[in-house]
Amino acid sequence: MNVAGNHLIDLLSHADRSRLLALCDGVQLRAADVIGEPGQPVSHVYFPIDGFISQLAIADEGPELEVGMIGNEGMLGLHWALGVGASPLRAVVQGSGASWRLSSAAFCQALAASAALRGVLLRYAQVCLAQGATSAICLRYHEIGPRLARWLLMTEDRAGQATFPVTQVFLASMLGVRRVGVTTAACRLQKQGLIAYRRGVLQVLDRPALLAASCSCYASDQRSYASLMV
Amino acid sequence: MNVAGNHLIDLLSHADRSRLLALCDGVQLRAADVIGEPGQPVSHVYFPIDGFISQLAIADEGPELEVGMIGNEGMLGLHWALGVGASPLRAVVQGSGASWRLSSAAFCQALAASAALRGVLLRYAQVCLAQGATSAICLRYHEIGPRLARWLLMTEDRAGQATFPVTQVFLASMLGVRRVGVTTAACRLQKQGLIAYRRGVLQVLDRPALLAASCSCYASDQRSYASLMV
DNA sequence: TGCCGCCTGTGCGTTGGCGTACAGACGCGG
DNA sequence: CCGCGTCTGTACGCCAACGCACAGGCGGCA
Repeated sequence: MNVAGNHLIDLLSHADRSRLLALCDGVQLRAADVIGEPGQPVSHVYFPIDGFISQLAIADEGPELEVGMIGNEGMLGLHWALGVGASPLRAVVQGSGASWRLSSAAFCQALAASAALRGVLLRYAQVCLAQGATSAICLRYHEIGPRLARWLLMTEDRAGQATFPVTQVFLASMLGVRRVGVTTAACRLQKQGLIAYRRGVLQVLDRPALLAASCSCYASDQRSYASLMV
Repeated sequence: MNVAGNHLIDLLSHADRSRLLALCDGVQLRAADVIGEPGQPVSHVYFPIDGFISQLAIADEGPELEVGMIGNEGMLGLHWALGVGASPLRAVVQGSGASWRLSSAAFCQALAASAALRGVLLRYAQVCLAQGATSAICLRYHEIGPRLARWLLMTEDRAGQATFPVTQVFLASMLGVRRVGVTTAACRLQKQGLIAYRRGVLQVLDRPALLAASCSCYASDQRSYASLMV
């Protein structure tokens, strides 16, 4: 088992990694599955490989807002590493694919056994904090177009492919805007040849241009991850 | 030393608390002092008592936005507890007052020595993550009036008194809005008799009504803190 | 083949907040 | 007691995004 496919796990030494993976099951995430509800204790933690997960905050029992995306660069269930049994966020599978999974009990056991694992995950917690701050800036100051571009880049990274299923309603709820706002922004990107889409399938055509069209938050997130996660 | 005046420290057992306080200096925070710049390694961590601190995210070298407020319920320098030497945020003293302070080296030593301290601070990290999500919702969905009310309540809590110095320009930069927007919202609150202010000094007159005027985020933050920090 | 549901595009009127600019008012320091 | 800097209030035009509503089109399913 030379690499696990999840970057957090792959940061561990061979020995630590083997011990952790021995506790893991390989599971398949299916898009739209809800694998965590706010405040409810979760039974498993996930280290995605192919699949990826959205973390959503819920406003006054009404609209949702994506506050985190978890692919093979992260994990779901970090709160256990902080000694807490539940998260205030909803977790929804956004891209189908493989993931490592282990029970929270096994995870806590692994944490207790490996200082390296604790170290990696605490640094990851700092990354999440930093990304929270970035998101705040983005929500407050950036317009829909650049935010959409950023979201597409983040999704492409985690999906590992330039084509992925996504509808405008869905995008709207992730970004916390009207569907019509997404339509307008997406139309523009399509006209400029940066993306192409039809009926729930979107394709990134010109990634460099999309990067230029995105707000600085994408690069900012990349930098903070790169600097903290070795 | 029965109580330290900082809630995080006071959650520790008598022995742990004494050992930590032995490493601390009591210092005086002075309003408007900048005690941390993004990315720059910080030499000390702070556990405020009377004083309190704003954490600001910076957008594209331009406008700022408050993403955290640290009073006697929290600490500045949490990133050290996550094994990281710097934070992406600017830290500015917002309310003058006393604070415990210790060098990062001493802090790391204390962390290594006390599992209880680690436990408390990791739970506090989870609180910060949760508050980040709350802030996101607030920024996206809530209007200036309720956000201002929330901010005033949070400040009153940390200042420990109903009257505190604050100007509208300052408020504007904290909330990430125009000064004029603050004027409008503040006028309304004043006319309703919830607050009174003149030339840089603001007073909360009717806290219950202010609570009713604030967005749900205030209560939400309170709840998450209360549930995690015992 | 025809229906129906979902996805996308467009067109209203409305609005909260923006950027800018200026005038009054308070209060500190000389 | 005067002057100036700072803080507060108000006004104007503007725009991104909102809420709502409807039309067209693709595609699965019977």
